Amino acid sequence: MLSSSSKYAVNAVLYLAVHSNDKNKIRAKEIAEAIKLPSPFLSKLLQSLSRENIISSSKGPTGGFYLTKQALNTPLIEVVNIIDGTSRLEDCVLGLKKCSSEQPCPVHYSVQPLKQKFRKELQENISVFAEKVKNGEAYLFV
Amino acid sequence: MLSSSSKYAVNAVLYLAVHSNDKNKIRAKEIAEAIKLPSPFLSKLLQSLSRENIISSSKGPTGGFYLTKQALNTPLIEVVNIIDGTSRLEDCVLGLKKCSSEQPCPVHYSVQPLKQKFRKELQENISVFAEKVKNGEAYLFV
DNA sequence: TAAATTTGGGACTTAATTGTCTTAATTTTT
DNA sequence: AAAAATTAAGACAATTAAGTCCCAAATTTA
Repeated sequence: MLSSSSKYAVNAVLYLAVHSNDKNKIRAKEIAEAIKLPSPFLSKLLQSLSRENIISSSKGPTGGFYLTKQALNTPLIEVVNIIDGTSRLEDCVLGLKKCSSEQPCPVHYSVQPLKQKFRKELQENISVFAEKVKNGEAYLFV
Repeated sequence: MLSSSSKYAVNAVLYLAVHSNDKNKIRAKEIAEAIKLPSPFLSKLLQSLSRENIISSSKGPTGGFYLTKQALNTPLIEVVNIIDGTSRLEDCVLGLKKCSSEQPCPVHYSVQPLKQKFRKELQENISVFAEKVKNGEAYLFV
């Protein structure tokens, strides 16, 4: 459904949403330890997100990654789109090039609505999911 | 969602469901050409399915792969389970080891019901999907 | 200004998936 | 019985995804 990379990225972004702000930046290493991930690999992912302005960063001591208030209003799915691209969630489940309602694959009508709902659920802003973690309704690790 | 391998396998099985029976076996090469797939690779997939008795095969001239009437009543998801295993469709979307309703990940309640529905849709028998192709309601290629 | 710390970028390595090839076993036809 | 056709099995190759490493650039602190 999602690649390992974008799973990591979503976790890391939600961690930042919960724990960081422009006054409180967090180093890649700290995030990696918190969500139990190889730190150099996570760094690459965070850099990709930073390059695309999903998250912010600053260098040097006291530097790190963080989310601005406005970044909290980004749909979570954008994280996935940047790391995985969109085709993974949009292409035909059976891999047919021209699957559509005009020329559906055999599972199209069973599955296509579910895929669409899935994307719609991830359209919710980062803040919505982060709130659940803050409330103790949801967890980021273990 | 599904690996390329299991997409191929599902396509091939549905092709067999539509075109084969115990009197009319189909060679791997013919299936590969029909659904536009590398034939040696498809052979491996068909062999895996045959070993697990999802499809039938016989060797020699006039040999090939086929589906018995009773095999048509197999849930389509079994094809996926054999090629991909079950974890791909069951594990937490964010990759958390212990994600559950007691300890949900932030997207659990948004996404878990959709995954369950997805599996349920694929529980339909092979014959159900094959009928759609026979009726011209669905297509297996291009 | 120099040292320390952190992100940025790219080359490199490793692992998993996808795809190919060769040979053996089985069955049919002649 | 021999030849031809097909699946079965497993080793091998290529591609993609995952993960590591090194050095440069920027920033802070002393």
